[in-house]
Amino acid sequence: MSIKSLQRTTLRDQCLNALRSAITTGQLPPGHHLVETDLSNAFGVSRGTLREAMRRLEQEGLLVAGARGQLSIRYIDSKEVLDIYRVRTSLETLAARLICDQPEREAHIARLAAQAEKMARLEGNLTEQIEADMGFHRLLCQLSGNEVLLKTWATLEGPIRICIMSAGLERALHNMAAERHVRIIDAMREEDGDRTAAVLANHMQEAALRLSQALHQQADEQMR
Amino acid sequence: MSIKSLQRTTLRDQCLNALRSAITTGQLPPGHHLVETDLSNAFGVSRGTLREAMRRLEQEGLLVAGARGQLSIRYIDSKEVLDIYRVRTSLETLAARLICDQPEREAHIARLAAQAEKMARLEGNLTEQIEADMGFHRLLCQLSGNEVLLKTWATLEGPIRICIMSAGLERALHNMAAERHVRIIDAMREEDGDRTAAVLANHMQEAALRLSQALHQQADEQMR
DNA sequence: CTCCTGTTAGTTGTTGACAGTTCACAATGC
DNA sequence: GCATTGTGAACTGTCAACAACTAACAGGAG
Repeated sequence: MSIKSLQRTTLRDQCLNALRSAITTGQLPPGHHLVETDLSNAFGVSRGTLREAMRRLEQEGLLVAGARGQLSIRYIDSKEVLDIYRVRTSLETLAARLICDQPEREAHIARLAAQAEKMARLEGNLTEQIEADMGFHRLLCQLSGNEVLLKTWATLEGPIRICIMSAGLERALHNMAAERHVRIIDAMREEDGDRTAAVLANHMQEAALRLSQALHQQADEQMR
Repeated sequence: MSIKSLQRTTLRDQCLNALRSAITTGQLPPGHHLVETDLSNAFGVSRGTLREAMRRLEQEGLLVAGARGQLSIRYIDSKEVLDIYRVRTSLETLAARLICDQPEREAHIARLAAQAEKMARLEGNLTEQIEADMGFHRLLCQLSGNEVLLKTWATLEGPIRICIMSAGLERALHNMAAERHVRIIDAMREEDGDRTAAVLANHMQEAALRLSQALHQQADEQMR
């Protein structure tokens, strides 16, 4: 017998996920104006239900409220990318240090290595590769054993995905060569927290610069 | 003439603020069950309006959803306090470093010093002193110039306040002696990022341990 | 032509009501 | 007595409708 307690999913959560993925995949571009009535019709739910989902996305930093409460999709500029990545770096280096201090160190590093391999195997598939990259960094935070850290990192995930989308997937992909991640893992194996932090910080800064530059160029082109 | 554009405040935001302060001041204790219908009656607003405010508090980490979506006030245990403070330390040390790298360094440090003085003047007034302490640390993040950092720190503020409330104000107060903050400022003046980070981390860890211990004792007493 | 004023369509804020689910407790059959 | 089955109260999920506000446009007075 295999009668499992079946999952109950609220319409609110479905809206939330649908909207979130629509935004993070670029279906709905930054700056786009979201009209409650239109969206609720499109989803086939009431406005109240949709509103609760939108409030959440607002707090996640995917939406911003303009004048009179009108929500639109967040636009992230080159300065903010740098800000985001500084905070992100701080969190992930903490995670790496915490992992190094644990008794299950080896096992955790192995799991990270597995994820890095998976990334290498996906070479060529853009969206899946990005997914795997985010997965790697999320796993890093997860394995730290500090749930608050993971949750905090997650609040950055939305904006980061918008960055990647805005900058263009090809450009973002340069940051995700599996080889780069192997270097991080190697550093962790050496049990040297400071060096690991340095490698990770370096990795992050390069990524941030590349993304920031891409957004900057776009802004310039926009001007003309 | 002094006709200023008058502020428009939605009922949702009023609910939000009222509820948040009710929780962070301990009027509503951790574990307490929030019933939508009761609360909406108490505030004199409809459930829909209230729900949007509650969803937000949920994401801020002040409320948790139990079975069947029932929201109750978050209970924070001694382990989580340590987790929170590790992340908090990471963010605040980053802030301190960023401030030290800025050209307006001196001016910013002066503002921090002013806030620390204010704290010293409030000696004796429990709640205001806590407010001043939170203000000091928020200012630190603010002056970093990294808005993402500030916003991220803010997501920890709610849970931190619950900790302080749960552990008891007197106990928390030990962490807030103005003299301790002066030491941080002195380190910043020396323009030594690493030393500043160390002092700050030290300050945080002591605070975390004290709070964690208090919560731990309470849990023990509960058992009996 | 310009300025001002209704007027209307579009959008969010807010509400009250209905439906579905769960828990506690009484009633029933063995 | 004990397990099982109604039964009702308590809550949350969801919805449709109303109210308030805004911006844009059309039309008339000067």
